[in-house]
Amino acid sequence: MNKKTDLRIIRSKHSIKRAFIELLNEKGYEGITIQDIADKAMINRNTFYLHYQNKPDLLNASMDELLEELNSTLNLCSSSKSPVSGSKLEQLMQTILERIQDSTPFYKALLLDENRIYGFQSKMEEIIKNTVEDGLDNTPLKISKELLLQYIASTFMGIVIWWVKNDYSYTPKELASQFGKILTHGHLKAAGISDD
Amino acid sequence: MNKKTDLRIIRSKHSIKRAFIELLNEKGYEGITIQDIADKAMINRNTFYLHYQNKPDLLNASMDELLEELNSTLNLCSSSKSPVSGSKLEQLMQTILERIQDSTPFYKALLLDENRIYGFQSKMEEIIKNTVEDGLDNTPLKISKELLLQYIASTFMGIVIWWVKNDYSYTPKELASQFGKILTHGHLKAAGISDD
DNA sequence: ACTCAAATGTCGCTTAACTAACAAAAAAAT
DNA sequence: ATTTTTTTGTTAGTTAAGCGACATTTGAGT
Repeated sequence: MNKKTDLRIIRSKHSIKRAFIELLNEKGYEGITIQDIADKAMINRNTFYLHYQNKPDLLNASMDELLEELNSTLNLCSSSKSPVSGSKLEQLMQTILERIQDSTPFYKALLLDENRIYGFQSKMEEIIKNTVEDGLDNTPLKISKELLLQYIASTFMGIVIWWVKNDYSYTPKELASQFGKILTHGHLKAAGISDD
Repeated sequence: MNKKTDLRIIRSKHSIKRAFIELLNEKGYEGITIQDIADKAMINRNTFYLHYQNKPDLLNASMDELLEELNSTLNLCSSSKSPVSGSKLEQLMQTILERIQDSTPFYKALLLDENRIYGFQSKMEEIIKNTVEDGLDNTPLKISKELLLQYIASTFMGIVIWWVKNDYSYTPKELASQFGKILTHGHLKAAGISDD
């Protein structure tokens, strides 16, 4: 639709986001100043305000964009109308890990340690819950759906964070496979979901 | 002096050069179109013409800039007023190799194979000759100075090109050391220059 | 509590870079 | 050889981004 956005706008926004992510990894959100961003992005400080209201605005915009990418990737991948199962969740996990790997510096900055304050984690959890729920539609459950969703989402986040923190010690495929084994041998049966 | 060049100008020129070098490695000089450069640099084609007259102009400007950097580096390093000697030339070689390594993609594009047509090689030779000649001032020679300079420059270029072509098979220090050995055991004595 | 320095937002004014469209030159295709 | 397509330079008008300067706000240091 907006096929013809001015090149300068695209460039400026790109540079700002790139600079922002780099700075996040270098000095953490709080320590970043608008001038820092401007310097690293090679733009004038004023230009920043042409595109974002302030630092939190940039942070939110960046997070939302990143999560939107994740979300649409997940929607594509889980569009197959098969019911939820262990292998389905394993596939989901793999997709998420791959997506993260493609945007490493950003996830690293937002997921690790003290950075979790900014609500990124819970937004990401929400996405996972929704994705799983969509594939869960009319499956009869033996336990509370909300509880199950929360449980699954927590598991996902725990593994993801551990993985990022440990500098991708496994490939997405390997890790997802291990995750799948835990799932099928663990609580899934208890919930009445077939493990394949 | 020009402390305050407009940020946009700096950015544009940088992007153009970066894009140009990448394209040189991707498809070679002849195959590059101005639009290619504009696309990769994320600028409008018109902007290119605000900074360079045409493709050859950009090529020359880039080469001159690169060689100027090399030249000033060499002037700094060979400023020590010691007479020419094997170890001196070895040091010179090492400096050149290190300089090249810092600007790998550009040298790679300009020095290898068919690209040599553009006169980059001979310009670089010239710089080497001048540098060596400066350190040669009033040393009495037993053979023609011009011949000696041409010989040395050719040796340098031969080694450099071989090194770039073979993807930096040695470290600059190692290669320079081997070069030094060839020098001192070879033609230097014949020219009446002490080998230390 | 007070001071000074640094960072934030916002404002005109100027300029580089944008879009779009053009004719001429070069390459490719028929 | 001749049409078609691509690439080249160039122009005119518009817009994003530059610069400098300003009043506030915020934070550290004393």
